[in-house]
Amino acid sequence: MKDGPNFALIAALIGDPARAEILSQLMDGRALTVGELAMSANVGRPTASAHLAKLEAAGLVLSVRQGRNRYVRLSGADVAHTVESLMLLAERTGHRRIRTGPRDPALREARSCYGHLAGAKGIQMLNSLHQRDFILRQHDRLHLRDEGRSFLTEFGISPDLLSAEAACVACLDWSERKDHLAGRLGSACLDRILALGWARRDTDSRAIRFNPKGLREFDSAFPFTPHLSR
Amino acid sequence: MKDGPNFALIAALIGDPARAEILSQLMDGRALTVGELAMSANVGRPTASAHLAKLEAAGLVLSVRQGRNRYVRLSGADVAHTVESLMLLAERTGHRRIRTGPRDPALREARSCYGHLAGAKGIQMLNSLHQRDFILRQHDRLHLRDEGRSFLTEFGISPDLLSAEAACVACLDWSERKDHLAGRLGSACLDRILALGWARRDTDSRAIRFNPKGLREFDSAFPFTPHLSR
DNA sequence: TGGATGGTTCGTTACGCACCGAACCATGAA
DNA sequence: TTCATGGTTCGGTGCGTAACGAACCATCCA
Repeated sequence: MKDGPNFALIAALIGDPARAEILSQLMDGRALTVGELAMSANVGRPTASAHLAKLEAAGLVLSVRQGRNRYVRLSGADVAHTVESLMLLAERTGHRRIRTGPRDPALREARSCYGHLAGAKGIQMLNSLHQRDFILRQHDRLHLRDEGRSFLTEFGISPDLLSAEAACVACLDWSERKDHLAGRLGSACLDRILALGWARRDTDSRAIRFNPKGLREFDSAFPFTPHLSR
Repeated sequence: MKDGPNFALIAALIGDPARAEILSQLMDGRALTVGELAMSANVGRPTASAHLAKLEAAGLVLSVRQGRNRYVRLSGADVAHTVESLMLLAERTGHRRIRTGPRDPALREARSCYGHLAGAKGIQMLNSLHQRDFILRQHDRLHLRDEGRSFLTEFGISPDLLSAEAACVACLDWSERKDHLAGRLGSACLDRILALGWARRDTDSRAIRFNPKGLREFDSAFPFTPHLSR
């Protein structure tokens, strides 16, 4: 009964509402300051400071001090994956928030998850690459084929990012319950989409907002016809 | 800040030591009674009863009353997956139990996870099937090829289990950080292994203990040579 | 019909911990 | 040097909740 890692400690850390909100804010992989996190979690700075000390002691976040600011970020993608997994479970068991605000649909449509594109648009992207055999799922890893490599180079991704196998990873989505493209390649794709001006980050949420023109461009660059998939 | 599912509630439920131990006991997918769970969580029956009421209200477990017993089981494989994800994270951040008992190595070698085989042996099984091209990873799903179908029929799996696509799923392992075979097919394989007498369930843990003869048979049925994998 | 066992309900206790305000320590700007 | 800002430390308060024992209900057995 006392075997294995004591995940209860980790779960209890995530389980506090303020800390959960902090982690939620950090999900897109960027580093935020203590004050910003205190603000979005609706707690005072001392409280946020204490929370962050616990999260850092447990290894869930890292922080660097720069001048008088302290920038905090997640310690790795696995933290984001675990939180997404919890969101998936909460979604399935019907534990939605009371105030399902206007940002919620936007989050389901497109959001950033530790640097890469998640939500319906993220799934569309991976599906599209997969349907054209640009990418193969091989055992526990995605495998980028030569055709996909040239396609993504054409799209504007730096070729040196396309060589590393480890860059290409899948990540399960809480809102859609399907995989989307993660890893360094996924991050590069999102960066490219933002650089092309197809979309912009929401100011205070993880949502990625496409503009009409960008949406058309995206759909033509990453088309997907569901009935052809198996 | 109030968007998405409130995963904090779920995490807080998992975060209590007694409930975590209860979930841990249920991870293999079987149904246990309230008294058994109280015993292994080291709490009184009233306490366990209260915990289970909360877990059931939240949708993490289901229960059926049979006579004067109440049998409790996980509500789905996603609960087991989330817990495994938390274990993976706890393992990475170095949060091991103090008393890393003798059962721990056995759990890493082979254990049951919601009915299917996990641990090193579970990974070996999926790797072996994959290396012989019996199974393909295709987008977010495993795909069983005809050669694999006939092989598994030969192995003793009922053919009607081999037709359904949904039966074939991958599951990430906390101890090995690789995928193993899950889903209905994974459960059928474990059942077959137990039926063949190759191994038996540990009486009071999730460990699956192979006997020497069964181990040899397993290794010859599911061989895997790591250097050939890509 | 009696006793035993599995579960639940209730009242109580006690511990943990999230939170705040105030004071304090840095860093950067005027 | 002086002021402002970001962050931390320290006491103290209060709420939430896990835990137990005792009593109660239901089921199975003898």
